[in-house]
This record gives sequence, structure tokens and C-alpha cells, in this order.
Amino acid sequence: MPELPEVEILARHLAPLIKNKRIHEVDVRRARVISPTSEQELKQTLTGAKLGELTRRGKYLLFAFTRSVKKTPCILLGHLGMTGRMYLLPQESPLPKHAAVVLSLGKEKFIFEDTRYFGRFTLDTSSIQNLGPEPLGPDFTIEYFTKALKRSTQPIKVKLLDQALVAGVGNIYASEALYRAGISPRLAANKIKPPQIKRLHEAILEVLEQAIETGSTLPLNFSGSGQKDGLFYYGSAQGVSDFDQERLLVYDREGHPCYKCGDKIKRFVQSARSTFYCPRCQRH
DNA sequence: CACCATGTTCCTTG
DNA sequence: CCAAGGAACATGGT
Repeated sequence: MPELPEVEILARHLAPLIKNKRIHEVDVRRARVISPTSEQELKQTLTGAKLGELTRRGKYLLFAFTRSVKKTPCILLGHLGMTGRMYLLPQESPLPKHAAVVLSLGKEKFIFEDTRYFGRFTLDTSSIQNLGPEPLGPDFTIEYFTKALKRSTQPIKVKLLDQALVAGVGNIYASEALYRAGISPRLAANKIKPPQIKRLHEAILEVLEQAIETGSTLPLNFSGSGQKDGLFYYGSAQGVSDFDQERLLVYDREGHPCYKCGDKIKRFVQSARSTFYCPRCQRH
């Protein structure tokens, strides 16, 4: 469930819960998620360390921590992949089936669970080196966006998923932003005219900001339940559907009427990912 | 059994 | 060398 807004919400939620907590024990249950860091290195580095700030970069979580001996601030990189979750449990609670890494923090334990194990929890920070600007930061300007789009012939929907263009947009919000901007997902990036680039830029900011704001005001279910993961952690006790219906205007709405014109929303595949759009509202 | 799924990386092709 | 496309990764839901 994790695109920028979900990761942002998670970071805000988790930050105060883990800050200044000492890591007493490190349990690596799936070595794949810590690679290329070795189990030995992770344990050696984290055991006894104290957690500090938790921040976000694109879809990545940056866990700052310090070790008592050397006071150099270090970073642990977290990524939720497609199905990752992070949350605290009471020390005595049973572990979830797909717990990948568990950190004992005293009375509680920090859980990184990930059914598909596509996520990461590693000391290797190389993957954030190639990220583009934060979409909600000062570097993501229309000028930057225009120049970057000019260099690509890829369909704009595919290009928006390129984390080197802008960091944090994923498959759901790419469709959502294009729908709001009224731009066809098939349009080549370098064919988009300035007025449309501006609209798309605005739409990206709008859709991400709105998702963060909405997520901030909801009762969230970070550890999940037996429930269908759906598209979010967002899920009140009552269920997810109402909220997602309001929040997502095109994604996963194939065959349903467009909220603007009533035409049927279409689905097709680009780079092996589903794209949803309204053929009438998004012609060029 | 078939197809689908929020993401990234690696390999191949052109 | 570079851009683009697709498969692989691993598990579960429908």
C-alpha cells in the first residue's frame, strides 16, 4: 500500500513511538529483506543502538540511530515494497506469519512484516542516491518537470513511475494525477505542452497532499487485520470501502462510470502495470 | 488453474 | 553507452 502519502503517514505515526528507544535485540527472520547487509552486520550494528529521528524520502523510510561507542549518526533504510507494514506490538504478542525483522525495544517490539518480502530493512542506502526531487519539496518546480519530461519519449504514465523523475509517485497516484489533469496516460512525455505540464504538476501535488491530509485525520489500522489489504492501511474498524471510493477517482474503477462525464473507466496495461483512465476526459 | 496485486532491480533488446 | 520493455522476486486473494 505504500506510495508517498502512505509512507508519510506511517513515518509520522511511528516517529514518536520509536524515538530514543534502545534496540535490545535484533531478529532477522527473512535475510532477503536486509540484503545486501548481512545478518551478522545488522545485528552487530543495531544491537544496543538508540533510535532517533524517523524521516521519509520518496517511498523510503530513514531510521536514524546512534551507537553508544561511536556517536556517528547512522541510517537504516526501510521500504515497504508492495505489502510491507511496520508497527509496534507488546513484547509478549505472537509474531505475525510474515515477520521479516523484529527489533526488541523493551516492553514493545518493532515489527517489519511483509508477505511478499519485496520490502527492505537495510544498512545499504545506495538506492536513495538516484531518487528525483521530493514532489512536495522546493526542488520539484515546473521548470525542472518540463525539462525532465522533454528528455523522454515514454508514455507519461510510465514516466511518472520513474523514481528518478520525482520520488514517491506509484501506480495508483500516477493514474489519479493524470485523471485529475485530464491527460492521456499514453501521451509521450516529450509531447506534453506547457499548459498541460502545469496542470499535471498541480495535480500531482494536489493528489499527494490530499491523501496525506485525509490519512492524517482517519483512525488508522497500521498492523492490519485479517482483512483484505485493499489499497491502504487506511481502514477504520468499519471498513475501507467508503473512504477509498471517495479518495480514488479512477484507480481500480474499470467499467464504472467516470465521476465527471459518466463514460466507462478503462483499464489497460503499460510496462506490466495496470493503468486506469477515462477515454473521454483524458484524450491527449 | 488463471489472473491480479501498492515496487524495484536486473537482464535483454534495439 | 543509453533508453525502453519485460521478467523476476514471493505470496495470497479472487
